Formats: sequence, C-alpha cells, structure tokens
Amino acid sequence: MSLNKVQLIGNVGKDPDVRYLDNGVAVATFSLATTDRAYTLANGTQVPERTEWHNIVLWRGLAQTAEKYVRKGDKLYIEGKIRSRFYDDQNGIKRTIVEIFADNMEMLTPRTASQQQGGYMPQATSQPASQQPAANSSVTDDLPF
Amino acid sequence: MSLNKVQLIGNVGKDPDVRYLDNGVAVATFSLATTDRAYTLANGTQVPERTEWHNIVLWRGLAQTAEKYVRKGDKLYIEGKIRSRFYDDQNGIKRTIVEIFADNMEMLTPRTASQQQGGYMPQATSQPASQQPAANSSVTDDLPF
Amino acid sequence: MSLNKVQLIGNVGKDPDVRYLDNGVAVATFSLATTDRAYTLANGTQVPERTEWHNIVLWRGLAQTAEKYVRKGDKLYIEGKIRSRFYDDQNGIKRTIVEIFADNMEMLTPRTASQQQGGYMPQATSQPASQQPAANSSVTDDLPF
Amino acid sequence: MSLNKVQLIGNVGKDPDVRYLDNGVAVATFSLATTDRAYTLANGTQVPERTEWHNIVLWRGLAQTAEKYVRKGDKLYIEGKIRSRFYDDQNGIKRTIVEIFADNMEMLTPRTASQQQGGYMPQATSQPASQQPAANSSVTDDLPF
DNA sequence: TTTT
DNA sequence: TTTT
Repeated sequence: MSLNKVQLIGNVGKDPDVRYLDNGVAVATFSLATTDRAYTLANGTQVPERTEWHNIVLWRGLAQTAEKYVRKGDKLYIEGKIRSRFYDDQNGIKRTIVEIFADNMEMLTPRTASQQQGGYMPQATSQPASQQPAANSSVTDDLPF
Repeated sequence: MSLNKVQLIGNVGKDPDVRYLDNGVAVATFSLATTDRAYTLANGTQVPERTEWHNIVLWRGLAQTAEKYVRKGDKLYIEGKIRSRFYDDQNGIKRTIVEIFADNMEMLTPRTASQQQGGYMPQATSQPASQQPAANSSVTDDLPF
Repeated sequence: MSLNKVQLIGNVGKDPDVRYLDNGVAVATFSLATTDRAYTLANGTQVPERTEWHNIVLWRGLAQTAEKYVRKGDKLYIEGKIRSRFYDDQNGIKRTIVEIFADNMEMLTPRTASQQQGGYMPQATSQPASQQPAANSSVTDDLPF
Repeated sequence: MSLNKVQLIGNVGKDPDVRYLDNGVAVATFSLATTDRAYTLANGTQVPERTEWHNIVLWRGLAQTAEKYVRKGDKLYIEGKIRSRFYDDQNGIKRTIVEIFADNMEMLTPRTASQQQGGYMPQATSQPASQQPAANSSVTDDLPF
C-alpha cells in the first residue's frame, strides 16, 4: 500500500562510475540533469530556467549496461525510487544524500552502427572497447552503500 | 526535452504546517512516508521493511486543500517534481534539502460525511473546524524558500 | 528506447474473473473505473464528471493475489502497459479491445484483521473462503488471449 | 480519489493531422508506436518484439506545437490520460476507440538549428515553413470528437 | 460495473 | 504507420 516512483528524462553529467562488489555485483553511479524551462508568471515575473541534478544509482545488469553504453551528455529515461542514505562526512558532520535507485533505463541518444557493435567505442581517445570493466571501473569492497 | 516526475502513495507523518506569504500565497509542508515491503533475496538474505520519508511542499490551492483536509496518518497520492534547496544551517554548515514540489494530490483516506461538510472536523479534540487558517497555520514573511 | 506505462487509481467494478491455464498460470481480469471530477471552463461551460472503464489483466502471482483479496468496490493502484488485442466477434466483425496488462498492484482499501487472515472472507454470502480457486475461478484451455 | 495517467516514449507514425474548431481551438491527432523488446522466457520460449500503436490527441497549444514541430518518425514523450470514445461506423456498427488525451509532450528528437528557427523546415520536399496552419491542417466544424 |  |  505504498508507492515510491521517480521518472526522469535528462542528460548524463559525466561518464558513469562503475564499481564491482566482492560478490561480483556491479554498481554504477552518475548524475543526471533535468532542466525546467524558463517561464513568465501571470504577474509578469520571469522565472528562469533551472537545472536539478539527480544522483542515479544502478545495480547489476543495468549497471553493466551503463558501463558499456552510457556516456556524458547522453539523454536517458530513468525510472526508479527515491532513497536517502545517511553518513558522517570527513568532518564528522551527519549528512544525508538522496539517490535515485533505478530499476529501468532507456537510452534516448541514438547510437551509430559502429558504436552498437561490441559496446561503446571511445570517441577518438584511448582504451579499446571491451567486455571487461572499463577504464573508469574498479573492483572494491569498501562501497559506502 | 526533460522530465522530472515523482509519484508517491504514502502516509502523512504529521499535520501539515501551513504558512501564508505576504502576497497571500499559501504554502503547506509535511512529511510523507513510503514503505518498501520486506523480502528475501535469491541467496536467502532477508531484506527488512524500509521506510523513506519525503518532504512534501504544496502551493496555493493545493496547500489550502491540505490545510483543510489532510491530517496525520492520512494516505495520499502525491505527484510532483524533485527539487533541491541549499542553505546554511545554524552552525554555518552548508546543507541540502531535497523536497517534492507537488502539483497533484489525491486523498486516499475516505472522509466520513460529517468531515466532508465544511472541511475537516477535529477528532473529539480542540479547535473548531473553520474556513480560516487552521491552528497550525500562520502568516509570515520569512519563509525559508 | 520505448516506454508504455499506465498508472491508475480507481475502483473495481466487479469481483475479478480468475482462470487457470493448462500450465497452471493464473490470469485475472476485471474492470476498474477512474472518474474525472466535474469542473467549469473559463467560459462558464460545465464539464460533468466522467468515468472511464479500464480492462485490467493480471498474470501469475498478481492474479492469485487478486483472486484472494480484490473485490468489487475496492480501490486499487494499478501500474502496467497498454495492450491491444484483436479478434472476430460472434458476428464475424473485427474488434479491438484495449487492455491494461498490470505488473504492479497496490490495494488501497484497508482490510480488517479478519479479512487479512487466510484471505478474503465472503460478505455474509455463500462459499467458504479457500486457498483453492474461488467460486468465480475456472481451469480452462480456451482463454481468448 | 482517482488517477488515470499514461506515459509513452515512442515514434510518430505519420505527420500529425491538425484541425481547427470553429472557435479556433486546435486539435492534433497522430499515432505513436511503442515497441517492447523481444525476450526469452525461463522455459526457453522466444517472445518476439511487439509494437503497440497509440492514438494520440492534443489540444490547443500542444496541438499547435505538434503542427509546427512534430513529424513522422520523431521520438516523443507523451503524458496524458486514457479516454474511450464511442461511435457508429459507416455500417452502423458500434465501435469504441481508445485515445490518449495528452497534457504534456516532450520532443526527444533533436532539431537542427535551421529547423528550430520559424518552425519545422520540410525535408527537401514541397511547402514552405510557415506560422499558418500547415498543409495537413484544415478548419472544420465536423470533428468526430 | 465502481466510487465520491 | 514509427523505431531499433
């Protein structure tokens, strides 16, 4: 008897950060920007455009899809739930971070044929495309969540 | 080319706090709890029930509806957008609060006939029901948002 | 790169019809009413209340939950997808029926303690509550979908 | 106490048909395709890709936006409600058509700079871009809805 | 056929 | 009738 659902269409702020837990579970995190259009109120007040940044968290298969195919600037549809996480920062101050745990993702930026074969093909830069964890991936056991 | 939508069904944590801006605009705030069911993972791990608290903000007509009809414990459907607000707390520490600005609300707790006539009827307690701002309302010019 | 999502909160028109396929899969169907409020246009035109009836289809576990707990008049949250089905009616006329295939259901009508133990308890009428297929259930191999 | 919400991301089947009522209100209609991915069931059964066609109806400002900017093949986000309409076809047979009345639309196909100035610029074909009703528009008083 |  |  409860519903906690978020749906976003926005642009990826930077390449996903992908980590692998000791048990092999993949976790991807990245930020996604949604932007409200500017508009004018009935009384003439101008309300400027406004960007909201969302902390997206993906698990397992979705995280691996993100690792292979999601890149900075891409437009995505994300569906998931709101989840708050509590921690002490480096100064011992209690902090809350609100994240979107995604359970569905649709990629709205068309990929070219070359990019679709064998995963993402880096844009004139460095590493080869691969099925292994990409350059911005790591295996870790100290994930904070 | 952007979407920022939240949909919640949950229970109201306490009676709404309603304020009136100098220009007469009503603003209501309250917390809403959504609860994920407990479940068991494939590997046998028990994941307990978990409650997420959402900071709901309503404006204008919706705020006035909340003032009249929404009470602690009520089940609501809320639709709106995620919006982060930044401020310095009393210790000068920068804080972020994530709020849900609602643009649609449906009341899922049936009201009895007596409660529906002339607004909310308090439950055998104190103040008279009224069309004026209720007991937990105030007129203010120092809203923090 | 596609999304087909429906979310409804409404009232069940009659008790679910539940069938079991030969392979044991349960399928429940029922209608759900959503009602738009009456309102007045800017030019003074009155737009009356309007009810839309939705054809809900549930499968497997959700169908069995509906069989046990969902009854005429109940308020439900339904999430699913739109799906059209084509068939020839008894006069050989080609017909289309639009159904909502549900993948999530939340029951918004509170059940009393007695109703929650061991499933739905019929309302002063006939058949005993049971874990077997209920009175309006049947095992069939000629489901039209 | 009711919700009737549809959210679609799909591709436009053909250019919108835009009509103007005698009172000047614009109405746009077009079909939108959403496609489920093919997948394999646990028992090995292959479920092929499946396309669902939705009848989209837009009013007023949204209809005019569609007239100017929406074209066959475009990817759109559509949010609205399900609405059934009943009519007798040319053979006197009672028919039902299910439509999506949209109240929000986001265009997910990027437009080039030239296309964004002064509305849609036809693709190497015929008519000039214009602020007047486009070629597939008409003023009519016999709208079937 | 539901509900408010 | 779209798209991948």
